[in-house]
Amino acid sequence: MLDRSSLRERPEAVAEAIANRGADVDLEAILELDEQWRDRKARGDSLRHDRNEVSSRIGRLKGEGREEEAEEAIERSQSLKAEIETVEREAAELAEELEEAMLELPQIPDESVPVGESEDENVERRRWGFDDLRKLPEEVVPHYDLGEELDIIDEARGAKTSGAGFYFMKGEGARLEHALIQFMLSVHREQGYLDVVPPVPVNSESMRGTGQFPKFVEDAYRLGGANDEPYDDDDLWLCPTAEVPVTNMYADDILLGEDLPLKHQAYSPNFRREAGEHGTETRGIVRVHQFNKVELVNFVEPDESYDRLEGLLGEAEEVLRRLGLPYRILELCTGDLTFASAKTYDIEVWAPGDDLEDGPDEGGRWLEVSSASNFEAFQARRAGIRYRPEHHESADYLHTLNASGLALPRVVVAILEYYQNPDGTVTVPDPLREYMGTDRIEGHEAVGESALGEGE
RNA sequence: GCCAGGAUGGCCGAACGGUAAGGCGCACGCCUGGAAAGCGUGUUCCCUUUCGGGAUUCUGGGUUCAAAUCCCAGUCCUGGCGCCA
Repeated sequence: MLDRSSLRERPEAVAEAIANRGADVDLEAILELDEQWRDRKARGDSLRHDRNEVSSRIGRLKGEGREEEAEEAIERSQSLKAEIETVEREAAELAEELEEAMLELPQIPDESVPVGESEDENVERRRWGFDDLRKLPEEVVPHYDLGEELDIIDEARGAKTSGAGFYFMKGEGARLEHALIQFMLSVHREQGYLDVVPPVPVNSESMRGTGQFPKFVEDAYRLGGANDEPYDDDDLWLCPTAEVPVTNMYADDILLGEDLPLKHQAYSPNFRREAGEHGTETRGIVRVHQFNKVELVNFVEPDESYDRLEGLLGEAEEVLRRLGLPYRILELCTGDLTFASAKTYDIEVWAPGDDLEDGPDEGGRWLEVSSASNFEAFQARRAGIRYRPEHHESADYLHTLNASGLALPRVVVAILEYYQNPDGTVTVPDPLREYMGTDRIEGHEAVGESALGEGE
């Protein structure tokens, strides 16, 4: 949420920022609402002032036994009461409308963010790992085919038990997943992160705090009730990213200056309906409804958030570097920023299995495995997360940042494709071997009748 | 799930229905040769250029001229009982 007073002070700047995002917001209407609200608020305050004076006079008169005068004052107080009720009802309605409108206003991009309309105008900052590529098979088998051959990814049975977009990891696939989780957590632990296991259901209030709600209800899985039915603050939803529970851990809290920067990492499952994405990525585990992820969340002092963003990006990248997976860094343009973000870097790993048009010259495709974002005070204001710089100073909103460190299925895809050998096995990247207990994924025999008669 | 008790500023903690004591911590100032002590001021949000005003005793309703205080509903915490991976 934006700060209302800065909205009043420089509406042109806000309007321009919103236009750069390609967002459609009636700023004029919001300013008008604010104006009206302030008017009612001032009138209500002054009426209340009058009533407070009358009230204390009643107390005094009663004390002195001057009943008649007290009676008169009581009548005056009653008529004030009625007036206050009217004015304040109006004020409350306006305030609510204003609040709703403010919740739909997107974050203002940082001035360093390149202006652009869509993801096509994101700016590539650098690549890593392409100078010294591993020798790949002639034909890299895409992860979904390889996963099926090795019987380590089972999409068919996932669809059967839960629906399209859900899948089983089996055998070395499951072990690879476990190994990656342990490995990532330990990398980030070295970087000063505190491990957190968050609750998976989160309430509507939390979803609003981080900016998922009210605009993106359709992307969430609701527990009980249909998504398009009205919801209450305490209705529950499946966690779409650990950013939600972990950031909201400190909702309505006041942290101390010496607590910051606070760095938490959380491994959790993530659930996304991917509304409007049906028909894309039907095969494989690139876009699914449930996936695991290690999430990095930072709480910092406002002055430090942009330095921290660079640091956070480095911390997330470290995972890919140690795994030896080639990747690139993009700086998102204004039109591609998410709702709450003021500046975002994407980390895209190279998956050589499927040749896509917008992939690198070496072939294959890019897969987004992390977005490192600075939300400035946008989430903090919505969720009420403040800090006290010095013990005697008043509390102020802090800045929040987060990045995936990293999203697991896409890293699995990159490993299965980039570390693939000509014989159809997959070499386990060095740092994962201690967690996997093996240096090679060889797969296993599938079970069940459906495995027969494939005609080979 | 049942029963009982509770929720007041950064923390602790008072307040016959009459308009939120006091203490601690922290900061600044005064005092001091310097420090301690002492004294003073400040330490939630909103409106207001200023002056000032309003709100705020967990949340939401209600009673009343007036609610921290009384009533109703809810949330969370504590204790006891029950259940339980």
